[in-house]
Parts: sequence; structure tokens; C-alpha cells
Amino acid sequence: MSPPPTPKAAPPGGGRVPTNAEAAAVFREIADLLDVLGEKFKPEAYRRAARSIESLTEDLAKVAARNELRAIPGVGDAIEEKIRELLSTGHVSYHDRLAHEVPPGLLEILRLPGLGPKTARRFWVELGVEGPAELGAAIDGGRLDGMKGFGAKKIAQIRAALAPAPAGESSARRPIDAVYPVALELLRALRARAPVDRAELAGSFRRGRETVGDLDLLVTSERPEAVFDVFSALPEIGEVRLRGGTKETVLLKGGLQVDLRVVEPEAFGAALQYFTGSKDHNVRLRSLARDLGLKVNEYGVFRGDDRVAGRTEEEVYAALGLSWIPPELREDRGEIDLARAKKVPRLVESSDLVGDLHVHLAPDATAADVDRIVADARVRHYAYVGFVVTSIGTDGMLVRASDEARARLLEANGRGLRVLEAVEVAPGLLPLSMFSEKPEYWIVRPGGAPPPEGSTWGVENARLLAHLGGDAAASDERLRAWLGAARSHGLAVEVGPGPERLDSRAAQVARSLGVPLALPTGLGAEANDPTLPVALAFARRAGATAAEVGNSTEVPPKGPKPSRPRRAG
DNA sequence: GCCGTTTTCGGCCCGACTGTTTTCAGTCG
Repeated sequence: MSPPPTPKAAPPGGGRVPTNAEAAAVFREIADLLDVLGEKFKPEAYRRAARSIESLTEDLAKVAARNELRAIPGVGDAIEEKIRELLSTGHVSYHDRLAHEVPPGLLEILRLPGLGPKTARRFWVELGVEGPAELGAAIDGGRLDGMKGFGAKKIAQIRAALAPAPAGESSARRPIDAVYPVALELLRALRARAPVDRAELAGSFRRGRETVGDLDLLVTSERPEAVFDVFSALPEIGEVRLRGGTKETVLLKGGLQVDLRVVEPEAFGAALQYFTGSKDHNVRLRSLARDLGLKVNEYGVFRGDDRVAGRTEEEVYAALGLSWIPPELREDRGEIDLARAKKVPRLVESSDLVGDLHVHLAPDATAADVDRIVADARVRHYAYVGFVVTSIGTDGMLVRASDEARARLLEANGRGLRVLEAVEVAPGLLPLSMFSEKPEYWIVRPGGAPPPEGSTWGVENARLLAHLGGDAAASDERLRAWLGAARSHGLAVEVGPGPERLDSRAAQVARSLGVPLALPTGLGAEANDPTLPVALAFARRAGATAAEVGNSTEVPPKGPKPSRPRRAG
């Protein structure tokens, strides 16, 4: 039972071991190539494996070293083999062979909106077209005219797809926090102005994914036409892409695609479930239904022609013998088995939070700024707010809150709310002797290398590892080193939107190491601020319960057991 | 190519929309 050989030889050409994202990209491209070659089911198999690899919480090489590649959903004998080849040599010969067969420009054609593998292949085989430029020339030369299935409209459509996107528009996936305000605004506008009964956001936005490719809106209404009329006229809408009896697709002015669907109330739960996804989750659900002699679609759960569920999501899951599954967990990563066993954890919610450990005060912050944040904390019945009164700026210099703001902190303390002073340090970056303060607790941010096991940070009473991002979290190795340091020092680590907080996958690593999470709460921010909802979504995607979130406990957490109770002052 | 609380072989989600069709193919989500 000798372990399989770990990749010891560096990939040729002085390369390095491919990252998970790079490996996923290779398998995606294999899928595209197979698509163009007309393969039927293999492309989806490779894509499935690519999605799984992408969502792993550790490096493929480590999984391979433990001989557990086959445990990755969608990875069987053939793909395991190819992963091993990729890890040890830096390439997959099967991929090389396919790429040799198919002109690279065909993949670009494949990725144009409205064009798929069938069409790309026809251009290649029937016209000898091998790339977007040649396709444009073929259209200009009238070579598509008279081709079966290509009328004037279709040709105009392809011509439009070939034109470069207008500046400022992009179809790329965007960070969820960047999309959050407009998503909520669209939802609010629909509820206020269109004849809808229910309206919800679905899709990867509802699942709280780090990035979203488009927005899915779902409403119930007696008058779809009227809903579409209102929606199309909203100021955010740039262009209506298509409009049918139940569905409208638009592009926002920034280029983001939004799909709006109208369903009947009896099907709302089924539609919400269906359009929330993920794809893998839905596929699993439908095959489970088939095994039970049922059929699931966006209109409900059916036994024969009888709809046995559909009005609510709970109903839909119950009809399949499952408890309701929070959207953030719907990625086919074991949640369906948990739901069958009725063991879906109760994930952390905003009502679990009782404080914020990490509110920065700018040098020009006023007493009014403090008041606004404190008032918000009182409205939310928080037990504490920790203000950072001294930290390190991007220029490496100390940043101190104004005297006015600090004076107001003292006045604001009390009446059920503890107002705390924290100082943020970066051990290894600035000597601690530069800090004269005696704060109630310290916040640590990565400066140099993570301290070795058993060392101290040089400060007593540190509670939070913040701003963990960039270089410090660039690799699985370094992320784990910092999280290991956080654990041995009893620190919570911040999760949420932005490059200086952990995303859901890194949060999952933190959880697996027993490091409590800390969520930014967006105290004092304006309406539609994404900070708290996105942070919550990331923590929930990582499977975190309230007990695993530092600022859901009564006092600022200290030590490896954040739930140990202490009296709030 | 993957997968199995019916299966180690024979399946592989399924409906809306568009454009080109006179009943459907392709794309998308």
C-alpha cells in the first residue's frame, strides 16, 4: 500500500505545478474542443470535473498525494490519470492532441454569444473558417448566404457578436459585492412599480457566490406584459435582448445580463428552487426525483400529471424526502445527503451577530461619524463595537483617529453597549514599540512571514487576524500558515467581500482548521451596502454555524474557545 | 467520461426562446 508517487519533477521549462484554477481551465478547454468535434456526453463530464476542481479547498497535488482524486465528484479513472499527468508534467497529452486537431480560433467562435459547437463546427467544415476574423470575412463575402439555417437575421446576429463590446461593457463575471446594490435596486423597483405579487432574486446571486455572471429575477404576476413594460423602462436597463411570454432578458448599462421570469404562484417555489441552482445541485435533485418516480421542473414536482408540490421551496424539497437546503449550500457538495438525513446545519444568520470587532476610524472622522455607527449598533442591539483607533496606512505610516472621534468613543460607551478601542498592528512591518497605546485588544494584520508555532505576536490580548489577503493568502500553503498562526494564538479571521478578506473557500479552510470566523457588519453604512450580507453569505457557503463565528458570541472572543462566556460590561 | 439505496451498462435535466423552419435545430440557463 505504498502511496502513489507525488509529483516531484517540476513541469518542464522551469514551470511549476499548475494551480487548481489552471487545471480546471485545461479541462474546460478539453470540453470545448470535444464539443466542436461533436462529442455528445464527454464535454459535460469534463466540465463537471472542472467545476469540482475549482471548488476544492486545497491544492490538487495534496489530494493526489493522499490518493483521493477519485473522491472528487466527476473524477473517474480517465480524468484522474489526466490530473496526475498534469501535475507531474504540466500538460495533458490528450489536450495537446485535441488542440492540434482543432484550430484555436474555433474556440473563440464557440465563445461568441448565440453561437455554439454545432454552428462553429459547420463554419469550420463547410466554409473552412478557422477563427473570428475569417468568419467576418466570410460574412462580408456573402459566403453564408444560402447556407441552410442562416437567414438575414441570423447573419446580422453573428455580425453583432463579432463586433467588439462597447467600452465599459463586459460579459465577464463580476464580484457579488459590486453587483449587490443594483440587484437590490432592481428588486425594489419591481416590487414598487410593477404588478407583481412576489419578487425574488435567484441564481448564483442568491447562492452568495463570490462572482455572478448574470442576475436572475423571479416574480409572480397575472400580467407578465405589464411587468416587462415596467422593467424595460427602468433607468438601469441598457438594452432589451429578448422578450417572450414568460421571460425577458436585458442588459444593464454596464453590460450585466439580467433575466426576468414570470411564473404563476402555484409554481413559485419550484421556479425559485430551479433558477437558484446550482446546475449540479439541480441535476442531483432531478435524478433523485426520477428514482422516486417523480419529475421535477420549474413548475413543480409531478407524479404523472399531478403536481404534488410547487408553491414553496420547502414543499419541493419535502416532496423529495429532503429538508429545505439553504441556497448557499446548493452546490452538490454533500448537502443533499445531509438533507435526506435531516442534518442540514443551522447556518449563521445576521440575528446571531452581537458585535463588530473591526470598525476603522479615518484620521478625519468626526464625532458625528462615531455617533452614526454607535446609533446603528444600538438599533441592532449589539453588545459591543470595537473601533480601530490606530492602524498602519498603505504608506506604512501610522494612522490615528482624530481626538474628536476618540473623545466621543468614551462618551458613547455604556447603556448596554461596550465601545472598545483596538489597535491594528502588522508584526514584522512596524516595531511594536512605536505603539504607545494600551488598547482593549489588538488586531493583527499580515506583515512579514507568519510567526512560527508557539511564538507570540509580541502583543497580549490579540483577538482578530484582519486584512488577510494578497500575498499572505495567495497560495494554499501561505493561507494555511497564517490560519495556523491564527489558531495557535486564538484569533478569529475576517471573512467577507474584498481582496483583504477571506472568501468562502478560504473560510472553509479556516473552519476545517478550527479558526473562528469574524464578520464585518457594515455598521453605519448606507442602505444596500453589501458588506454584511455578502460576508454572511460567504460564511454560510463555508457551512459556518453561529458557534463558529467570533462576533456572534457575547463578548469579543479571546482564546481558541470563543464561546466561553464572559460578562459583558 | 462518469455513475449506481433499481443499474458495472446504458443512461446522461429539461423547458424557453429564436430563427428558420411547415415541425425543427441550436443555444442558453
